[in-house]
Amino acid sequence: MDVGQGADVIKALGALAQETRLAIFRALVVAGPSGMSAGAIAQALDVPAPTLSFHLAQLGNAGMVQSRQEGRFVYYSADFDAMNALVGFLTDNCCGGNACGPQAVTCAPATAKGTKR
Amino acid sequence: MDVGQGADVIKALGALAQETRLAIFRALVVAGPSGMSAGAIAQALDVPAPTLSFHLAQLGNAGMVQSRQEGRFVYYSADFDAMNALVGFLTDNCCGGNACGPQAVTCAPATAKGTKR
DNA sequence: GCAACATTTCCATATAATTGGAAATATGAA
DNA sequence: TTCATATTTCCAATTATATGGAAATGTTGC
Repeated sequence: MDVGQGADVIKALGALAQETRLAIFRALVVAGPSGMSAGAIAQALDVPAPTLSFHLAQLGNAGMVQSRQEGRFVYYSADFDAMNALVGFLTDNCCGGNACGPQAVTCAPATAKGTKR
Repeated sequence: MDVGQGADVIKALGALAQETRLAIFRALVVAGPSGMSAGAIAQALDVPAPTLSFHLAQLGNAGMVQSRQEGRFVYYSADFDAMNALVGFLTDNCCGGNACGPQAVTCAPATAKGTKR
């Protein structure tokens, strides 16, 4: 069965549909584009390293987070474009394809955080 | 661990994070408030009755669909308020609590659909 | 090289989700 | 009541997900 973009949406939804992963993603959203190192996430959420690694891999596979290596650390950051796409899909679907109000929903890092991008 | 509203969000995300269930929900959104009978959904999506019943129960438990009995038929309909709440949560979280554009996202049934039953 | 730390992979285990046939239940019609 | 249809529940098999200790891999500084 061809699910088209639906397949990506299902992966994104599935990635966020888990307590630890949703907490990780929320922390990364708060952290902004600079992200957090794996260790910082583990400490903040009190998650064992292997478990965290597993969930970060899930989020990465779903395209919800990006990672970059910096020295010994691996920094993870929320993929705001992917989140935009997800919210856009849900908005379109919940509205049956019709605009149901100002639909210019745009997701971006929290303002007044570090300004790098 | 107290996850607060997060628990409901996780249930909602999990309900939609499955190919068949997402297809069901999308069909119900298109159908509008009058919804579709279980049999009509089964026929439209070519899903065996027990499998459909299972998925409808999942969606119902997550608060994403409502049901009403009408004669021998059970009509299911999308819960637009729940969808609104979900999109609202995601929008708030993807934006880190800051408005990131016109955030008046409102979900409603598709317009200009016949009120058939 | 070695030591110390950060992160991941390996692995076994436990738990949960998905599937659909068969049987049960419910409702309306004859 | 009896029949036909609609839907759900029961059940078992399969598959997928989640967990975390132990070990492996990578990275920096000495």
